[in-house]
Amino acid sequence: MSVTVPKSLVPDRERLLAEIRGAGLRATASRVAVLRVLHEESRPMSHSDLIQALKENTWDPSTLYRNLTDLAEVGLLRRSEFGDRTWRFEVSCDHGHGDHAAHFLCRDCGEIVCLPEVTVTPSGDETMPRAVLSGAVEVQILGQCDSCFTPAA
Amino acid sequence: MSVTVPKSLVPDRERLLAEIRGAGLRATASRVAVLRVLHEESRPMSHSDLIQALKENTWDPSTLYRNLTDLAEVGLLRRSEFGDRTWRFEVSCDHGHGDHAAHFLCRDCGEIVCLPEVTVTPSGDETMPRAVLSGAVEVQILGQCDSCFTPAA
DNA sequence: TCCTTAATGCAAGTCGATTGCATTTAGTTT
DNA sequence: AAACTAAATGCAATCGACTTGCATTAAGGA
Repeated sequence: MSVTVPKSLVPDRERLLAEIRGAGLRATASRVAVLRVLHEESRPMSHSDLIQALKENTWDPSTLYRNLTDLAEVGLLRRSEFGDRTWRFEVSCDHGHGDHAAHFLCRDCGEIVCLPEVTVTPSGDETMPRAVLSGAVEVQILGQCDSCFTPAA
Repeated sequence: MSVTVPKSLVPDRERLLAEIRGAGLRATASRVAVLRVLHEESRPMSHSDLIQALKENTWDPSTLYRNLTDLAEVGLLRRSEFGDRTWRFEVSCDHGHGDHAAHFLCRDCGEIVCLPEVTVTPSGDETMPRAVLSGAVEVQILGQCDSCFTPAA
């Protein structure tokens, strides 16, 4: 039982170049490769994930790191931290949740699941930051994933 | 416009000793001090926050680290990470939210606000981890706090 | 008071992230 | 197409939060 990931959704080289240049950055080889991998994988990836995925090439780790932070800075990537002191990056427009990202993080195994959509309803109203009320936020939900859940262990 | 924090809510020395011993740990001077500070401050504090708060004393940084992790391990403290790759600790029973902690984190200034209560409503139902559905989770909401919000900057 | 074991102090080490700077290159400009 | 200039890279060093090993100290029961 496997799911076929539609590779066709990954932008071709020209599209990637346009994305990067459109954001005001020079379309270097490593940046294109980084962006392509993140489009292909479609999941939050760490710096070392990237190095692993691109180990064929000889780019310096710090270069890949700067590629990630640069692409995140111009909005092409989303940069998040999920409780293991490691930045993860993913293509911003994935998952359909634009500025409204939601992830579930398993405290035990560290698995990260992209949640389709969640509605956060504050009850204490006035003290709530404006951003929460307007929904311009990122939501992280931490708990135990189903795999790690053992009833009456 | 300032809020007076009722210091009387901070347990006295005897109570702190009992808390620590009741959890199965030896009530050393540094542990008592750490727990007292966290009771007084009543907000998530990092290791360096603690060092700062206790700089009068001469405890080794690693000792304070171990104090924090030990107290968290036995459940007296909650240990969380808020997107800046730094563990923060706070007294578990504070804020009234037991296992149902909710915090708002400002992406710009790093301020952490304890939210009174939020309800997370998932829309995509089946794919949702059980923990989310049952509410046995910790919620972190990341965005821009009111102070950092500048309309049409 | 003694004694066992947990806890501390000190130093070294880990690991992801970050920076300084000389060199290279992408994308102009001539 | 050659020249140019700011941006990007490679390399090495650094930072900061966290962790660990081990000899020494001290908490709390016998």
